[in-house]
Amino acid sequence: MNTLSYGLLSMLSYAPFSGYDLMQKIQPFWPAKHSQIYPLLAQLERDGYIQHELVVQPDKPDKKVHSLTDLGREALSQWLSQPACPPVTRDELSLKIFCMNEGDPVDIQRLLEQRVEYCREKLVWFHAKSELFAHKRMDSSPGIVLLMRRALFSFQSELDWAEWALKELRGEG
Amino acid sequence: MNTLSYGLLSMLSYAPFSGYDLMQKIQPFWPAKHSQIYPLLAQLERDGYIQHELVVQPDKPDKKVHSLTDLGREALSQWLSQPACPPVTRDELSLKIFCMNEGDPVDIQRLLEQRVEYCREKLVWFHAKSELFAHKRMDSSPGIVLLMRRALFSFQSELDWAEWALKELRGEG
DNA sequence: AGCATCATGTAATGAGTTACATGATTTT
DNA sequence: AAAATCATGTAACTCATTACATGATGCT
Repeated sequence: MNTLSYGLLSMLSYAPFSGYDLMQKIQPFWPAKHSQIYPLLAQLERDGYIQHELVVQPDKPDKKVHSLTDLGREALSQWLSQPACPPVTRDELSLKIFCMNEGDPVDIQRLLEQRVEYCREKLVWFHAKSELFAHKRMDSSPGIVLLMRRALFSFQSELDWAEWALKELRGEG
Repeated sequence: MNTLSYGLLSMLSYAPFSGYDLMQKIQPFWPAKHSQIYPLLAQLERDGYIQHELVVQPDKPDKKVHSLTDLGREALSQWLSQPACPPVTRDELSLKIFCMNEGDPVDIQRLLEQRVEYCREKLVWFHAKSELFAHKRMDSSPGIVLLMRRALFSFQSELDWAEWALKELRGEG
């Protein structure tokens, strides 16, 4: 079973969800399209890790609500006890900065400004989410709190770096 | 042409390299195995972006040393002027932390300790590289300096987070 | 003697994205 | 009238990893 499959089980450890819900919830941690998720859910069910119930909705399309079986829960906690694979990041910006001698310096500055903007948007989003959890007493679990904090740390450090890099390029270092 | 192809051109903008060299150099920025790189190099040559020279080595196996053509250089600077795709990160640890209710709390602590160790190793490596560049006047370019600094920022923030998370879990928050 | 490094490739499989396909409801 | 959201699926394609294949040199 691959990591995305375990990721889906992870989401389902909180509550039963539809494939559509799962797709949206898993995005921040493990990007995946619905075309990848639906077949995996079918497979997980064939293998006995999850089961589903058809929920008829009058206003919206019917949906399949998936939930963990005992076997699924077992598989999850077994997976948790294994070491995690090292993280993989692929960022086109790194490659572009690597060969920045080759092009117009203005291009690189624009790329960094775009990254600054990107990080600011992410930070706004995660701050908003954090406050939702803090004030309105949403279904925040210890895990989600840790992950929120980490996202804030990581986008802040990327932002700091990008702003520092822009200063360097403008000769203000 | 895909991002990895441009990545290879980026590396070659510094100097001619063998496929084997390219594989090692591109790892930190865009992980790729040799089985992916060799076919792409052949394709880049077919399309006129690079050319190669066979270098016979008495002690080691012969190698193909690839270099940019004018067309390749053109393609590179055109690519540099386009906005970069948003970065993609996939980290199994995030998924495991997400569902940490499900398993033994000791498992999660162990995972975080392993991540702390991982970040420390990376930091040591990047600090060593930085000093090499600073003191021995290696072939450091402005791009590499920016990327080094960024790696230091990013692993430090991940380290800080992981240590904070461990304190939280041990109830020292 | 066995393993690591250097060096290049192909084949098979797995993972991930884009496109194809459908259809109701709600918002702009 | 057009676009977005909810909802599920399949097909085609690209991207990435693992395995297969070979072979010299140098280190332990």
